[in-house]
Amino acid sequence: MSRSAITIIEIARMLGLSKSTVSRALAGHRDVNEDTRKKVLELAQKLDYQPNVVALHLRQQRTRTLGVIIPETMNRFFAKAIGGMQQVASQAGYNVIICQSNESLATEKMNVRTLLSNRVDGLIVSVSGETDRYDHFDLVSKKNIPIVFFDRVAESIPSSKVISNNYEISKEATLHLIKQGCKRIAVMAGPQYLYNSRNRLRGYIDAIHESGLECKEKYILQTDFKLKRMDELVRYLVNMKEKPDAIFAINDMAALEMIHVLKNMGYRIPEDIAVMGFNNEPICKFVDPPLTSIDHPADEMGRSAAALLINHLETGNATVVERCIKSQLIIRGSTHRIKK
Amino acid sequence: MSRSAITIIEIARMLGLSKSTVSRALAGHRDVNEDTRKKVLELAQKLDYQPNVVALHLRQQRTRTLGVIIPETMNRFFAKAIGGMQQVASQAGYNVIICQSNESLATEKMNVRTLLSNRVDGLIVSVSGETDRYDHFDLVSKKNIPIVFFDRVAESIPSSKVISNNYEISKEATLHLIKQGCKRIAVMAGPQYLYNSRNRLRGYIDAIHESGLECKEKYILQTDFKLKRMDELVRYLVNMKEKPDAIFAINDMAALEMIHVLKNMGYRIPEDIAVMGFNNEPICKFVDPPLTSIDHPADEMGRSAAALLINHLETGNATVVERCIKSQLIIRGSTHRIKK
DNA sequence: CTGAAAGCGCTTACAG
DNA sequence: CTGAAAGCGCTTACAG
Repeated sequence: MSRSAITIIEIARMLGLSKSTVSRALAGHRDVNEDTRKKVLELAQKLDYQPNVVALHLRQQRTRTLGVIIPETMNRFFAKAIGGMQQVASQAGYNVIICQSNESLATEKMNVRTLLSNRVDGLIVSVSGETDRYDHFDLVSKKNIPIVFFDRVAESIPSSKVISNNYEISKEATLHLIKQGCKRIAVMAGPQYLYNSRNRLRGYIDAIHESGLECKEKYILQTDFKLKRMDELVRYLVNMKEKPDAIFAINDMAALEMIHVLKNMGYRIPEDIAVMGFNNEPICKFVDPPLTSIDHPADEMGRSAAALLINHLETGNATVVERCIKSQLIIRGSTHRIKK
Repeated sequence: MSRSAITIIEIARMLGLSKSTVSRALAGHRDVNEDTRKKVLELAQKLDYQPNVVALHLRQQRTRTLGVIIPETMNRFFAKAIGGMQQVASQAGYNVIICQSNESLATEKMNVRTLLSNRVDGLIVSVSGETDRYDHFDLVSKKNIPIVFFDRVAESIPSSKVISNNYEISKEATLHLIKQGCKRIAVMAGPQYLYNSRNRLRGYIDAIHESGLECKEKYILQTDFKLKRMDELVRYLVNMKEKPDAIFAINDMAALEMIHVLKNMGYRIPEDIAVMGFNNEPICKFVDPPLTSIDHPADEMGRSAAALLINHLETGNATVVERCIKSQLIIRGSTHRIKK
């Protein structure tokens, strides 16, 4: 904040008015003399007056700022969601502060503190891969600051949520693999305290059962979102006695890395092993074979979350809403085993 | 900002002290009685007092907030750079507000206004793909708000910059292609009013000339960062009378899409056409053939930009610094034509 | 239609 | 060691 910034007081002084009048003229109140208004607006324009919103925020007890906590901006899903949020927010005259938890619970806790200290009007949150309890959000609710969770939601907290149909889509994807003749489907399952990891796994299991196949523990791989040593994982899989004939990966990058490793080992995709991705990143179309994946309307989830939060803020209506945005299975060569 | 938030005044009232004393105790001034200090800190802890930083900012005439303007968070380079900035900023006790220009000059101008209105202490900027003049930054300099440009810098503005060695690395990459026996190298050149596009093209041209090859206009493709219709571009290239034997793409996604289209047309990579990417995204390693690319330490550039800006803010030293962070050519199969 | 005053939550010279 | 007062820049009841 530079000393030299023009304030309402200077404009008042230069025009021989009170700051009240200047304030009113600038705010477009109608009970201001037409001439005075014009003079004020002209001078403000000429001096390139920009209101000090910090003062405004203190005065109004609100900051028109949304605090966002996500695991990582490097993750395309979240990057896209942020885009959607910012679009809705800026249209409604809100700012957005983004914090990254880097998949760490400790950092997420700090983020909450930082954002509260900055007096954001509300919070949009997708929890970290480590977050297995939610007491750090109690504080927020206690202060009557609305939260909207999206994607990785905190089920037990009574606040609005934007989710995708993880269970259904995961089931659909698994059924698709089964229909392609796969019988031994390995799945990379995320941390089971995470709402969507849990639902994804449920969808997988139900699909297996409904198809009369046997669900085997050994095909369920406990993983998280920070993957390394993918080659070891692949080696573990192909060294099994009953080697999988399909892999449902946790995300596209994992899928592509697996394909790479498998190809180098001499396996054919999808003939020997079919591979399913998750997130439908643009690259899926351009690899060989093209990667079957699941498309999420991340931007729409972001827009939806922001719109919900802003609605809570503007109307004061605290009714909890749960909105589900449908994902879509995009079938490509990496799982296409039956030629018609 | 909720009404119910605890203030310094309430603590003072509950303890029978003045708010001045509470403020001093909280701030850790030494001229406060040990007992009073303890009582204050304990109560603050118990009530979960969080200072209202909005008030603080107004009082201190600074917000400890850095404003960042980048083209897109969806772009991995910028996503990574942001990560670096936030890391340095939060360590130094600064917040970060991120705005996206979406490669639009008009939006970039709006971003500047928004951030100034929010009274950020300084700005970190990478200009949009449309930005061919810089008068919207004059205002900022006039208000004595420091700017640090990074990657896509505004050359004519006398402020600190963090750049990478675009010229050298682009020359090195082109020479590498020539050493592989390529003689007709097409290059996707970004908008020439952009500092780094210009330097990349210069590097390409100088490499061609120094190798005694002829630099032909038709191999220089005017493109921007928002590519579509890649298939048309490829068709244009392969229909040339003197068909290129190498393509230096504007980024990795463009390179991978080209490879995909070329393969479908029956061309072999790199034997018929070598392809060079730019940015070295993780996917480069996992595609077939693995993509040669250029690695930028985006996170280091982000860290460096934030550190420079914070240094300007804390020391008041306005000396302009230009820091160059070296990129690296990563050679992989997509350009490897000479087997040793 | 306009102005003086109060107040948002904080810090910091100035007294004592 | 502690408190009363002023002030950061703004808005808005309250008078006139």
